[in-house]
Amino acid sequence: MRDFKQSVLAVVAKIPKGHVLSYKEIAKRAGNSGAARAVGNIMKQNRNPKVPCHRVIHSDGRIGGFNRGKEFKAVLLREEGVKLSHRLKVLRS
DNA sequence: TAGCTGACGCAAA
DNA sequence: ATTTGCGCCAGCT
Repeated sequence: MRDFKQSVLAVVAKIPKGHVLSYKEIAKRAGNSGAARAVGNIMKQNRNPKVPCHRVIHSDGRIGGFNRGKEFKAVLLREEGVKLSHRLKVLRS
């Protein structure tokens, strides 16, 4: 539970700039490969600046959602080097 | 304590 | 290629 959340936060915090991880990948790293949904929930709840939740996207490479508005997230990613050409599958490692 | 929600993912139509 | 439906898990109320 909380441990999982902690792991997720840690993993997300470890995401290097210019990289994006899918919720599923994060869940996998956190210890629960099938908790992608839960991860999303956690992110939504998360408010920690240390956790670049904007680097978390769908496994499809699309942007998921964001507390602050997906637009902001998209811009952020673009600024970091992740080119979201509208519907581009970036998903890097 | 139990139930609802959801920033997901994948399969099928 | 898209759209629709179902499944799954943890967190929150």
